[in-house]
Amino acid sequence: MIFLEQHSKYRELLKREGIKNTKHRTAILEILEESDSPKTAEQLFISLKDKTASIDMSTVYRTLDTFTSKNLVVKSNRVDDGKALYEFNHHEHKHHLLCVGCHKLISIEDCPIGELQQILKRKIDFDITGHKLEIYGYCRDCKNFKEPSTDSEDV
Amino acid sequence: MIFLEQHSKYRELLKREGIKNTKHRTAILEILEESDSPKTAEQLFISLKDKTASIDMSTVYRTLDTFTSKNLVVKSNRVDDGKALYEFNHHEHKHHLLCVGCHKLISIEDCPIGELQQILKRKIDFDITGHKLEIYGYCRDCKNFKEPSTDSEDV
DNA sequence: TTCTAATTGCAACTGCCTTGCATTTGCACT
DNA sequence: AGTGCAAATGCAAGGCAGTTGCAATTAGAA
Repeated sequence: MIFLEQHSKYRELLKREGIKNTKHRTAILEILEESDSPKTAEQLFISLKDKTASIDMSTVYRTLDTFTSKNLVVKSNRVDDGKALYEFNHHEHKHHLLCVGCHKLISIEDCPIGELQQILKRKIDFDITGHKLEIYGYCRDCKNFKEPSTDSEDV
Repeated sequence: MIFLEQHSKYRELLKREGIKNTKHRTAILEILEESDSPKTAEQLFISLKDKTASIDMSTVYRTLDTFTSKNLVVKSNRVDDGKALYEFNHHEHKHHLLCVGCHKLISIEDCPIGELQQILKRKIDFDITGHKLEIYGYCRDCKNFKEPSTDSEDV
């Protein structure tokens, strides 16, 4: 029974953090872990309506806040409208490519910050503890449809 | 008269974009250009009250929207609360170091994206048009006071 | 100076998110 | 299994950043 295994996995996760196991919480963890891209609270709300009986938006927000403070979930803000985004914390270091054409989000492991870190340390005595890198552009499917390039400045 | 020179400079900027020259607009451009870090609409609103007679928040937002669409201003979102930030577009490529201790913002010209661009192009056929890189850590003044390092993960 | 479209102030409103409170529920301990 | 209590939830109201409709004002071209 895959479902049972899955749920006992989330149950352990919650127990480890010292918070109670509820159907809403496992449902939210499940949706987020299965999702390959960050979700807004409302997208989660809609998915949850299908999965569990019903849930209130305040519960969604409170649960996501709890998960974020426990580092089970990573919170960020969407670039265009500033809306909050939540994704399962896989504890791996990765960045996203955002396609400007179709808004697809592609995960990559490449990270060029390592070398920069040494340079900054030496040049201006700054100790890096974390960073955020977002890359915009056109994916393979969209690059052929983009308008005649204006000025590929700022790259 | 430095002030006159300054204002005629903004006047030209606005004329070039085909939008009218008003005291609010020059005031906003002036504040943003003189500021070394991005500002929220409300911070601007407060600065503006000192400078010009009075201004409405809706005017602030509308002006900033106009400037953003004309690329005179760059809009982003604050990391912690998602609030909108606006900064003068100096049309130079730079990134910021944000000190986690004192919240100082340090500008750097180092940018490690150039090399990454070739890699991504070759590996997954993705054309970069832009990117955003934020780096967090401790500046020289704060590094001595940071708490005994827990786990310098995610760097 | 005159005319017109752009800009502004005001007030009401939207949407995301939060909070207070009464009710329910998970779960540790018998 | 039953009990007790803190944690979690639903509901409704509220807070706050940002938006919008509209009438009054103003920049700037003719």
